[in-house]
Amino acid sequence: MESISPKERIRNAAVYLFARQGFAGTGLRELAVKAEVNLAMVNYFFGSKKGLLKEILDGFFENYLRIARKELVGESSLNTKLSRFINSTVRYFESNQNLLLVTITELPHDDPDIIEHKANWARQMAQILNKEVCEPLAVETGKKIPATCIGPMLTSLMASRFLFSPIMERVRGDAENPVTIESYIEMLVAVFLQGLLAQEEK
Amino acid sequence: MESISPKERIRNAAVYLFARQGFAGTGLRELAVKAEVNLAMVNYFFGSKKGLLKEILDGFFENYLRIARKELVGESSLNTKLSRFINSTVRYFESNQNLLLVTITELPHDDPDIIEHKANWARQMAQILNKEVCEPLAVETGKKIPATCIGPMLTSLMASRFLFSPIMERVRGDAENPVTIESYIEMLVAVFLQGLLAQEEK
DNA sequence: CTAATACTTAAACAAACGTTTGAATATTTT
DNA sequence: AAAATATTCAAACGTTTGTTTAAGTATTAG
Repeated sequence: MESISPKERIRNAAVYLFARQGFAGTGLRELAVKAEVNLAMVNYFFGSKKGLLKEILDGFFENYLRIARKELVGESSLNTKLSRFINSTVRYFESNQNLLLVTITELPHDDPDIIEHKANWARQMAQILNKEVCEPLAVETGKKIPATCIGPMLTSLMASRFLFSPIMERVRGDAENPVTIESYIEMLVAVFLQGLLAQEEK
Repeated sequence: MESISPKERIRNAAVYLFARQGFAGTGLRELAVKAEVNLAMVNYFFGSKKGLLKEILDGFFENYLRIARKELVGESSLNTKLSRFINSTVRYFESNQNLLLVTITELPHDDPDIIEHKANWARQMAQILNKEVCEPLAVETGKKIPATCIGPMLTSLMASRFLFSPIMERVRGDAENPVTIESYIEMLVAVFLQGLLAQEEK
């Protein structure tokens, strides 16, 4: 009997609801019902609603940063590094779509408590990108693109499928099928590394 | 004496506040104070808070679609079309950052009233992209990328600077300056069309 | 000038909000 | 078994929420 702890149930329900209704748009009572816990448990485990959001965001950034360290730091070629990074990240996004949506949609909001929290994570990511991608890129191709620019570009590009998926499902209708996650990754790697207009090599 | 009408003041204040606090996170009383109107005026002019959001989203999509039609439809080469489209769109995003943020952050939320509204706009955009970009692309390069995939990719890529700007300001600190909008556009065009790893041509 | 329409206002509505409390129940430690 | 700690619970706290109402003032049309 492997049951999920109440704290974990709250976290899961919050990610699910925040992704669909937003942080501010989700009430704690609705959340408590979904998580099958008493209303007061949220404040008991997480201190406040905002504390719950912080833990959720931390969970995302922790994993994202771990992937970046694993795939980008090392001796491989820039091409290999980026291909692997995109591959791992997109698969992580795929398995945690709700978590991704919560993070992305809460990104621009300017709650002072939250924004510095996010900036701390972003600083660490920028550091890795700068050393492992931007500097080699400048040497190899002459392109000088700061990490604070390439980071958002990469993340947004990889997240695009999931950010738009609730809408694109309706655009496609029941007839058309979405591209598989594998070919989505191939497309991303191809476009980002070789460009949209490069000839297909097969 | 060129003063702004109350209805317009409400719209402007709403875009400003929704971008910073989200739709659900902004109260109508706070909005009324910012817009310097009576509380009841919001419901008088827009019917409801959700009606206000719909009009705001419509404003964004209308312009975005107009740009797409202007820059993508025609006889020019795919390269020229996309360069111009990216150029115009990024400049539009730059002059309407708050409007962009509201649209992007509200994108994945699944309010039934709103989501079909957004899907209608997305369908029109997909139609243009399919005819003017995807089909020519398949002929020229062999790449078969559906519009429901390339649309989100393009939009996310162009919006990345603005979506992350509240955070990246803090990451950069006071010392480092952000890249100019002109070089940002150059970078986007270069990366998206020729790829990140292509040699710099200068 | 009168009538009709458009706009603006203060006040009130029920409902939902995040949080706190204090007692009750499990669980763990001594 | 007793003491200590951790969890769960129902109830209530004071605010704030979006919306409506009815009376008011400007503005425009006939």
